[in-house]
Amino acid sequence: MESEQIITALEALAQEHRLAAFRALVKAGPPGLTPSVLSEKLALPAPTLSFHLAQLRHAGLVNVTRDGRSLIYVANYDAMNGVVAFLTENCCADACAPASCSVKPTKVKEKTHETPARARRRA
Amino acid sequence: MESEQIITALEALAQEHRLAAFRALVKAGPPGLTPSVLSEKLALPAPTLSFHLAQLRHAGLVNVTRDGRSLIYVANYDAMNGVVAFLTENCCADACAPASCSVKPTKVKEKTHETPARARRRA
DNA sequence: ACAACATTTCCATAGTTATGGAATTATGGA
DNA sequence: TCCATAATTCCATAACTATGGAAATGTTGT
Repeated sequence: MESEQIITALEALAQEHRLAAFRALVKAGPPGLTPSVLSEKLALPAPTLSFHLAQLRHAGLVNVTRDGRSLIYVANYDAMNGVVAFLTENCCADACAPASCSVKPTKVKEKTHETPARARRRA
Repeated sequence: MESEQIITALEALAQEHRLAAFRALVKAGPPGLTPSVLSEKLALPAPTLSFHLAQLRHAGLVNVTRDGRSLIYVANYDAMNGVVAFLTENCCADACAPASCSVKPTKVKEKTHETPARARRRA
């Protein structure tokens, strides 16, 4: 996944109402939700919600289909997992093994940062 | 983790230079990196970098210590994992089991969305 | 004390984002 | 066709964010 796409996705999620909408869709699963349902759930005026859903759509985080007069928004789990994968990339590799990390380290170095200034202070 | 903190973290990561800086720090591991090194790596003027590092700091995504004249920025892996956990929360539960999902579903419903309009169309 | 270095803060400017009422488009039922 | 419903687009406004030169702050070695 390109880092430009990742930024678009992060921008989309970095907003109160969009994060709430996305989470509601993740929770709703494959059946998805309509804008009117979301509008009520999140207490947002239709145009405002529409604006935010468009951002999530452009970021590829949600997909839309029509069902009669209603549109149905569904979370795109693959996109979400792409973002998560990008953020955890290079984490928990040789250099890093925090307790909370869910990915297993391949090897842990016990190396401490030793700068000239620190060495001098030690001496 | 509070959703307000999550939004602050996502805002911090949703910017080209900050995402690049954060990833460089994740890759660098516990030894961390100084602003001057980052400034060169990312080709950013010092004040601009400083501005972005401050945002990452306020978002709790990085920690700083001083070593002589230099500051040392280190990625906060716990914070990053908190963001990841928040995003994947409620995912891959009963209602959802995408192929790409890394978390095992507890149970998979084979339920399709059946709206009035769809039912009518089918009939 | 002073010079040199590392980094930050200050600040004006340019650009971007969020908001919601009014108008518009699309769909389905009578 | 005409009406009601679902959702979007339009648009002006207010608020926020990024940028980088100049100045200020803190730190070390002489």
